[in-house]
Amino acid sequence: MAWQQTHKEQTRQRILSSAGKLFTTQGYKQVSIDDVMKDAQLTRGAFYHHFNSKQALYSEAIVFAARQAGQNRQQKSLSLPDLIRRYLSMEHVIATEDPCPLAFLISDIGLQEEAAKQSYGKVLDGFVTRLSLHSGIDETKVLQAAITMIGGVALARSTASAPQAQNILDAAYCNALRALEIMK
Amino acid sequence: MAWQQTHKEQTRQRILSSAGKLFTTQGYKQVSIDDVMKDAQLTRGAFYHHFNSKQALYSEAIVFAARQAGQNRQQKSLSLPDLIRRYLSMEHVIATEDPCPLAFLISDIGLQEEAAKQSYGKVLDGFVTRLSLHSGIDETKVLQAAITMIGGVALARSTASAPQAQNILDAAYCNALRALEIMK
Amino acid sequence: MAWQQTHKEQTRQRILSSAGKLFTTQGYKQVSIDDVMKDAQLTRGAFYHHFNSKQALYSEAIVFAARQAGQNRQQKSLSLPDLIRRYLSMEHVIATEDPCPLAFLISDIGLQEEAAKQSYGKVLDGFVTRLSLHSGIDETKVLQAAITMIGGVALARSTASAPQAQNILDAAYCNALRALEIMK
Amino acid sequence: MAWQQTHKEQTRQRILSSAGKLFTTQGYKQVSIDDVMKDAQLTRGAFYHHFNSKQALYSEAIVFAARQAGQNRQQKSLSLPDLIRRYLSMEHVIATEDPCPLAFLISDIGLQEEAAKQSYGKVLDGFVTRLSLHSGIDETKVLQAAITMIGGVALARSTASAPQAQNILDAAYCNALRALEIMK
DNA sequence: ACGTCCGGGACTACCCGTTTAT
DNA sequence: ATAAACGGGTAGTCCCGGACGT
Repeated sequence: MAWQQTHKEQTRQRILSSAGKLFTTQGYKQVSIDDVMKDAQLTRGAFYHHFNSKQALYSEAIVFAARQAGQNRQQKSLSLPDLIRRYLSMEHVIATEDPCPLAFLISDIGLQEEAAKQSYGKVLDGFVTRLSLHSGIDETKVLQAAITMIGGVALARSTASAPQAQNILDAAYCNALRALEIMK
Repeated sequence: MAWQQTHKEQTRQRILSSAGKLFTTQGYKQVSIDDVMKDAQLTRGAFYHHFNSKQALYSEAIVFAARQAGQNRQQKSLSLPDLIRRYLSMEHVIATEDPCPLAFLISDIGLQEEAAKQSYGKVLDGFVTRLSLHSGIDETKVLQAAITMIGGVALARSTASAPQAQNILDAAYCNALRALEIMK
Repeated sequence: MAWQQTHKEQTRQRILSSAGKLFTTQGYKQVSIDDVMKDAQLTRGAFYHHFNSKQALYSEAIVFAARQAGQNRQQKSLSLPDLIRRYLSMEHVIATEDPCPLAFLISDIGLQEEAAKQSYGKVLDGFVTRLSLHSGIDETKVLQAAITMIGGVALARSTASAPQAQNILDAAYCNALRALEIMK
Repeated sequence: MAWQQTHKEQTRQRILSSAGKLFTTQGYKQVSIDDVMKDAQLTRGAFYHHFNSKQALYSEAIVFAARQAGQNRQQKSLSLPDLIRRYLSMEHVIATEDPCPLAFLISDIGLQEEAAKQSYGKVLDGFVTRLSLHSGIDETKVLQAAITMIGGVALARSTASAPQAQNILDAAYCNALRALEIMK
């Protein structure tokens, strides 16, 4: 029945949304299926009707979270420098709403199965392509900027000192603009 | 003291060495104390004579692994571009011997206690300072290069496709040199 | 509901029954959750679906075991002196079936959390009240007898010599009757 | 050498004193050898030069603690009712200095090896004999009082409510005096 | 001997991904 | 689709043996 299929799909989306949020901010191991299902207001038993395993959920959740975060950024229709500035901000570093999984999960992925790595690779591709289309700058340069942006946020998240984190963000911002050959 | 003072210290170093290797390549959660002690050819019982907790071991192991990796790189007395090239190589990305914890643990740290973050911050400082001293380039530029290098290796580790990984490494190499204003 | 509503409750009762038996005869620390679950013919994994912690189980198990033991004694509808005689018997001292937790756990409780102490207090109240109702004697006197009975059994359990144990039980019996002002 | 033997004996006494205090208030399982040795200001390794096992220490510590507590009570040369009143007081129930192991360990003993039970039995004998000598009352009656006293303190320790505890102590006091045929 | 310290192995409460029975 | 059960895993604790120097 159509209604039922819609309902099941909605449930799936709710699980993915919860999983995306939790995995991105806490990493694969730190999040249990229980956590995800509780956040999605479902019981644990229902999980395996939608996904085959926790790893499968993780793979899909990365893509979902990236799309979510991407759409959110696009809606604001910022200029490229502003978009980069916002990406490389302390607000993003400590974000719990729609943070970028590329930065937050950068070394969580390497520990998971192949499928997760493939998802991550695709998300990265999409990230670069979208930036390129948005700015008209060729992908080679954009990739360089992307590495700096992602690395910058990830590094800023890893240090205990707020000034050091801000330093990193500033340096990354500067370097990203240079890579794109945009002068401030 | 009944035992040689050096004996306990040697044992401690052996544990740290094993821990550094395992944590760096597999992350905090994936490595059990059993794994570490087995690698150090000891049993669990001895662990708590040397460290108060797994977290304490982790904090120290990061510093240990970074020093190890740093010394290793220094011994080869490479030119700066060669050092960066080597850092941004597939060999490093898939390394099990003395990989750089800054890149390999970049988003593992954010999930741990404050002490680990502080260790990581200090290691990052040391990394930048050493590169600056070695090259005579000021720390601001070096930090930009460091972000690119660390981000590049971390990203390359996270993708399933070897060509994509190589692309990332090349882009990062190019960008790092530009940040340091070294022309190829 | 997919499962019979009674099924979970029955399982819970089975766990409580096993726990009551084991805790009463061996004390809190000596009994592991594994022991309890094995006795209940379940595996460890199921435990935390029924109880939040070992301490929570202990608190409930005390009450369960006391009720069990109480019902058992009541079914025999003995005269008060006979009931006391039976309570203060070597059979009870070495019993593994439905021994009185008040006597067997008397100094195990003080080492546990508040909830366990409260359970114990309630069980003691119930013990006194029931004896009072059964005999028509006021609670003040009954409490005196109860202290002697519980102390007598507990003391008898703590001595290595059977004659000494019997002496204690006899003395306690005598004293309990005097407290209740029943002449033999 | 004589000096050394004295020294060793003193060390032994210090261990026994610490063990007596800790075991009596916390029970066998809750106290580790480390705890005892730390309290005695020694390291764990020294322990096995003085005792063969934790159980052996426990057996001796009970006797030591009982002697300690007994001497303490005797020094005050109280009348018999006062002595009983003091034994059955809240101060004793919550005491950390020289509490009576007979009451505090009453159901800890049953879980230990035979040697501990024998020690406990002897301590109980000594307790009764001393009370009998002190008061001139025959041992049969004194044993009845002793059961009430020990049971009373033990029960009072096991309840969460202070009023209930005081009730128990009062009832036990009353009953003990009646057993000894002392009218207030 | 006597005390210090290191090492070993077993244990336990609690957690978690997954399967099975209903 | 629900929830009960399963079984493997993990950090931290503890008792004890033994190597080592004073």
